[in-house]
Amino acid sequence: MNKGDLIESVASQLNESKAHATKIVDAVLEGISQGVQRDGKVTITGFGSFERKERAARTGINPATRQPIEIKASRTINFRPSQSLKESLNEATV
Amino acid sequence: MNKGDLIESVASQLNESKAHATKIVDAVLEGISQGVQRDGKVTITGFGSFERKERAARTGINPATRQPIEIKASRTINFRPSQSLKESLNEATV
DNA sequence: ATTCGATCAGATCGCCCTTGTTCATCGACA
DNA sequence: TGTCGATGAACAAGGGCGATCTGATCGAAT
Repeated sequence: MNKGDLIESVASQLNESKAHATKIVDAVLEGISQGVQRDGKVTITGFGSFERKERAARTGINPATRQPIEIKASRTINFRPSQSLKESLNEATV
Repeated sequence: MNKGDLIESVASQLNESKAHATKIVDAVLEGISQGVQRDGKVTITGFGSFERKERAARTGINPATRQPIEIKASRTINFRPSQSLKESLNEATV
């Protein structure tokens, strides 16, 4: 499923045009993105929580050359689905 | 940041009422959730991708009793931020 | 058409994951 | 807006899984 399908789904749910749904999806994603950037964590009850995680530097391996390399610290986004979402996953397609 | 703040952000971006923004956020999250459940993966260009991951069974420990327990296989959702989102993270709050 | 993401390789280290309770906070409803 | 119910976070400890690195290429998506 890609962005277009998500937009179609949203458009169908809200009974809106795809053009507007595009803006909607973009706004929501933008809001989440800004929230993570500013607050460091976005908790959405019943869905899950996005959290900015600082990844410490460590020693890794370059798969191409198989040489040990030092991976410097970076930051990523960790998403943890809420209990409800996990249950939905386990119920569906079991 | 919680759901209410996200709704406010969306309402501000779209210049909509908070009531409608609530429906909007709910619809987008519902769309993503359904997409993950049905397709197993939701890729949103410029934002990231949600992927349903099967977690294998393994041996864990009950922190309360410190006894080894068998954790049965389950499934969770893995979110990988896109390159653009990572760059936004590194630029902000550095 | 161009850009963006996924893929794959091997290996190391990180950190997630469990249980169960309490508590505070958040959301929803009236 | 106020209240009530629901939901998430925290904590503890340890083991094993999986995430992640490069980077070029291919395919898909916009």
